[in-house]
This record gives sequence, structure tokens and C-alpha cells, in this order.
Amino acid sequence: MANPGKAAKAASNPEVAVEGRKVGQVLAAARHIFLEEGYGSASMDAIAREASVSKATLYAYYPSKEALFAACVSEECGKHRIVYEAIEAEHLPIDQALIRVGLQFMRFLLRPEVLAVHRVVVGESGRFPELGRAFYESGPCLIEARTAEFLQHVSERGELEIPNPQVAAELFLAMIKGHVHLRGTLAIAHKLDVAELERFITEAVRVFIAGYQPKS
Amino acid sequence: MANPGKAAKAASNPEVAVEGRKVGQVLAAARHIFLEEGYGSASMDAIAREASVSKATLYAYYPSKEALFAACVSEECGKHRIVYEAIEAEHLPIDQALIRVGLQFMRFLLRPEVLAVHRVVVGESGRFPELGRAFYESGPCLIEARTAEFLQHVSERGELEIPNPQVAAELFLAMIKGHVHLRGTLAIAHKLDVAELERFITEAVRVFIAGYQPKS
DNA sequence: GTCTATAAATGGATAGAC
DNA sequence: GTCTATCCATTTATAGAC
Repeated sequence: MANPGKAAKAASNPEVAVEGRKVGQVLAAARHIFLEEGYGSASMDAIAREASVSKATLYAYYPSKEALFAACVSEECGKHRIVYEAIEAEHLPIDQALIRVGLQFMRFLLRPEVLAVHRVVVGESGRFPELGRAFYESGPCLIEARTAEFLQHVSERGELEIPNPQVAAELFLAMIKGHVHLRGTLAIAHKLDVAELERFITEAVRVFIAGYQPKS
Repeated sequence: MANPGKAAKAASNPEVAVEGRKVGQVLAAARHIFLEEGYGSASMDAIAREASVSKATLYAYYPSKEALFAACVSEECGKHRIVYEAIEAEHLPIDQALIRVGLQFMRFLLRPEVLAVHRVVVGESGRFPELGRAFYESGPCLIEARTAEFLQHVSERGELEIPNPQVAAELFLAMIKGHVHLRGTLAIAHKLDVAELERFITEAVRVFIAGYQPKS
């Protein structure tokens, strides 16, 4: 498995820690340019310039602009897997726990890089269908699954009565997003009032809990 | 106001009924190309070709590609105003009324042209900030306002108890959208099971009503 | 693998005839 | 207003030297 011949190849570069040196620069530059300009407006020249390599080197790694785009955005989607860490709110009362999950969720969604990926993927998913699916499965779908697990535990402990945790998770996450996330993706400068967001999330949690209150 | 000189100018063309003949062709073609290719990948050549005019004519109407794009997408956003007609469900019991509103909402959102506009606007809103705002205000914002009005009436009749109809409308519409709309924008071919959508909406309505049940 | 140089096509935008 | 023809910068992609 280990390759003795070219052992100390990575980790000598301050850039992203992808295998190889230049390929890391290329991917980082591509990421930056594509997320900033979108697929159509981005140019391989700009990427090569920012990566400090020649265009020929780009094409040595990736056979086409499309391939580079797909590789680079797919990788970005994959990262989302890592970010949404396990919910550490199991010990709290249910309303406090859900509020915490909601805030954590929104803090993640509203990160500028996450919004940028969202924009590019939505914008290009008509032309890159696989991309839409990859994004969906490594992002929203995964987060929903984890939230469903959490809700299942909540239901098993009898704190709420949730016959279908999958559907409940979808409703919960959708409520939390509300229009705040949409405004984020639309780049509407809207001095995000954290206190107001918290009030909104609190109301969402209240409605959710009312909907899944145990009957006993 | 009326212009006797060039009276019978419009309405002689099978294309879209915008003022003038060629300008209508241009806008229709631009709409089509931009929505299909996105801003960056679309070309003025392609638009001119599809509109059956020369590029010079394009530039006679609009000074730049950006201007044509903005004009054409803004116009498309404006159309959304019209589509979401007044809610005609006031006479139904509240749960049935809300289910109906939800279905109507989703039928609108999932129309291919509406999804296409959504994709383009989200994709380009990073570079065209005014576009994001125009879309938001003529689409989601307006629909939310109308839904809030409806909920206010419901609350005034005592069917539900809704202290803040604005927030409630946001929660309601967000739940209805769930992940179905996201999958639509991501162009994920997902044989839309209408029966399942109806079940989902029914559950969303159930949770919503539980959250705003009058206390009496 | 990596570069310089360039091919070959297309991009947005315009000049000038009618 | 509309067209043909064209300018010139930029595009994706490649050939060939090192």
C-alpha cells in the first residue's frame, strides 16, 4: 500500500494538503475561481495564473475544463461531510437541544464558502446533473439522515413521539432554514441579526415540538 | 398616449407579445438561451441566431450582454407576481385549505421554467446582486406576504391562534418546500410521486396546525 | 512533468452601408 | 432600424522543447 519510492511527496506545501504539490495549487485555484466566477465565466487562463502553473500543466492533470470543474466542486461537496459534526446536545432538554442543533445548522449553512458552493452547484446543475446529485447526497441528504437519527433517539426516550423521523427531520430542517438561507444564497446583504435568528429558530422549535408532542 | 403613426405594430407576430416585433424575438431568445446555458456560458451569437436577427440589432436594443441579461431575467421575475393567484381556499376547513395552498405552491415552484429561473438567479446572484434582490422581492417575499395575509384572516376567525403571521407564513412555506424543491433546483431526476408529496404536505400541515392551535 | 508558444475557434462589441 | 463584415481580445486546447 505505502509507496516507498515517492514517500515524502506531500505535506511540504503551505497550500491545501492534496497529494502532490502542483495539483494542490491547481485544485485550490480552480476552487477559488470557479466559486467566484461560476463555470461559464471562469477561464482556464485565470486558474493557471492563480495556480502559478502553465495551462499545459492544467491539461496534464485534467483533460478538460469540465473535468476540472467536476473534480474540484465534487471535492468541495465531499468536505461538507466532515463539517457537520455529531450533535452534542443529547443531554439538554429537548427544546434547548433543538435550538442548539438549529443554530449549529445555520451557522454552517451561512458560511460564505458553503453559500458559494451552493450557488455554483445550483447554477450549473442543469448542465452537470451528476453534480447536483453529488451535492445533494453529500450535503442536505446526509444532514437530514443524521438529524433523523437524533430524532429517533429523542422519540425512543419518549421526549417526543415521532412515527417517521425522516419526514420529521425534513420538516425541522426546512423550518430552520426559512428564508434566511435563501437570502444568503441570493447574496442579499441583510445584516444578519443573530438575536432575531435565534427568536425565529425558537419559534420553529416550538411549532415542531407541538407537532410531535407525546399523546400521553 | 396612443401613437397613430405606428398603430398596428404589435400583435402580428406568433412570438411573445412584447412591444415591437424584433425586440420580442430578442427577449424570447435571450430568455431561452440564458435560462438554458446560464450567463457565462451563453453567447450573444447564439441569442442573435435564435432570434433570427443580427448581433448589431441586439446591441441596438441593449448596450451590453449584462444589460440584456438583467432585463430579460428581471422581466421573468416580474411574471411570477401574476402566477400565484389569490388563495381561493377560504371556505374550506383549515387543514384542507392549507393542504390546498401547499399543493398550489409546489405546483408553481416545480414548473420547469420557474426552476430554471431559480437556478440562473441563484447561480449569478453573486455577480449580479440587484438580481438576487429583485427575484427575492418579486417571488418568495411576495408569496410569503400573501400567505401571511391569509393566515391573519384565519387567525382573526379564530380557527388558529397566530400572533405573528409573517413568521408563521415563513415556517409554513418552508416546511411545504422541504427537500422536494431543492431536488428540483438541483435537477435531480426523481420521479415526483404526487401521492407522496401530498402525504408530506399533509404531515407539514398537521405539524403547523398543532403549533398554532388556539388555547381555548 | 513542466514550460513557451501557438493554433483554431469564439467571445463581446462596432463601423458603415442601406 | 437592420444588416454584413469585421476588429480585437480572449477562449479552450495542443505541439514541441527541455
